[in-house]
Amino acid sequence: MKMSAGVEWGVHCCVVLSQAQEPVPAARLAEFHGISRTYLAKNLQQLSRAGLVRATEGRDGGYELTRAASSITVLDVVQAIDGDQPAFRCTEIRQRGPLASPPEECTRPCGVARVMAKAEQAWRSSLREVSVADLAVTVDKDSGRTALTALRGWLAEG
Amino acid sequence: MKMSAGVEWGVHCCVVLSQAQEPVPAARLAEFHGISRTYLAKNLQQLSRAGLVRATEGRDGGYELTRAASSITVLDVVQAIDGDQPAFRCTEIRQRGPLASPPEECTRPCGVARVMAKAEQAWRSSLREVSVADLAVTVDKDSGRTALTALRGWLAEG
DNA sequence: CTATCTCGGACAGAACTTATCCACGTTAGG
DNA sequence: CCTAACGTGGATAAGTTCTGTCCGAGATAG
Repeated sequence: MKMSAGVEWGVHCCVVLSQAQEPVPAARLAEFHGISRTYLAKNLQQLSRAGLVRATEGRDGGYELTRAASSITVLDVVQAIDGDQPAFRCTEIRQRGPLASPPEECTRPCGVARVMAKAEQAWRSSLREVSVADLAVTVDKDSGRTALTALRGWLAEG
Repeated sequence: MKMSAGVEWGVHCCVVLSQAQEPVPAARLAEFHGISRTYLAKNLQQLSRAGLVRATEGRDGGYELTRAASSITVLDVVQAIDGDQPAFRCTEIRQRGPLASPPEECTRPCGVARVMAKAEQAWRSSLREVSVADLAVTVDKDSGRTALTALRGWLAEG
């Protein structure tokens, strides 16, 4: 089981955007993180389609958050980039084979699927408890309270 | 994010094995579930390598559980087949770009990675709470208490 | 001893992820 | 008006993982 690598980029980009006052171009976000410009553009498009960021076209355009960073959860970003399909997909093998369960018995998901779904629910709940704003604070603390001010300075000097 | 389809097969196979008194050949497990013989064999190999099942070679051979079904958790099966690598892999992008954090500040995982790790921990805890024996009971209840006896009969008549 | 049955690893093909590039519509400023 | 900057979507390709198949090595029963 593996989550798309773009998730990491997306979350970090949201943290950066939470500190910006103007739209930030994709090329600038890529430069800041030292990652591929062209591929990051794809991930940002996914964030845009999910409604987490707003894209301003044309000159002086770029990306900005559509709402307060405190109301954007890590789960929102993960689902925007990695998709919201569950990791476990029940193929209903209980309805196959010589002792197949009749369809009328299969009104609710099979026991295996229920266990998996519950686990993924716990995973999502955990991710939903942390917002982009929370992450910004955490990152700042880890850096000795220098990261965010340095970031804001770098954004302004652009 | 997507988990291997073999996980579903592996869990169902463990439930079947929990009701068997003798080794069950891979071909028979595949027949019971109506799935590919050859590919299921590969998944069973992974269960074998993980020590969840024991393979008996030669005539009248097959697979059997190495320990009580109540002490084999769903998490065991998932990790055996899907691997135990975390879904989220931090590439330390905080150490890249113009405002890279110096390595001496990165003694512990970055804030993003910590959030992801905690969520996966919750997911694993949830899967660890359910054993193969629990699943067998659940499946039996869903079928109106007929599935396990039918299964044992099918295994015996082989 | 031998025929048969089993697992195990080696081997292709499909599908997805990652990554890149270009043409197009849009916007601000000269 | 015209140029430069910017996001969007499509087409493309390499790399990796997942899915699926095959045959040989080894063990067991008779």
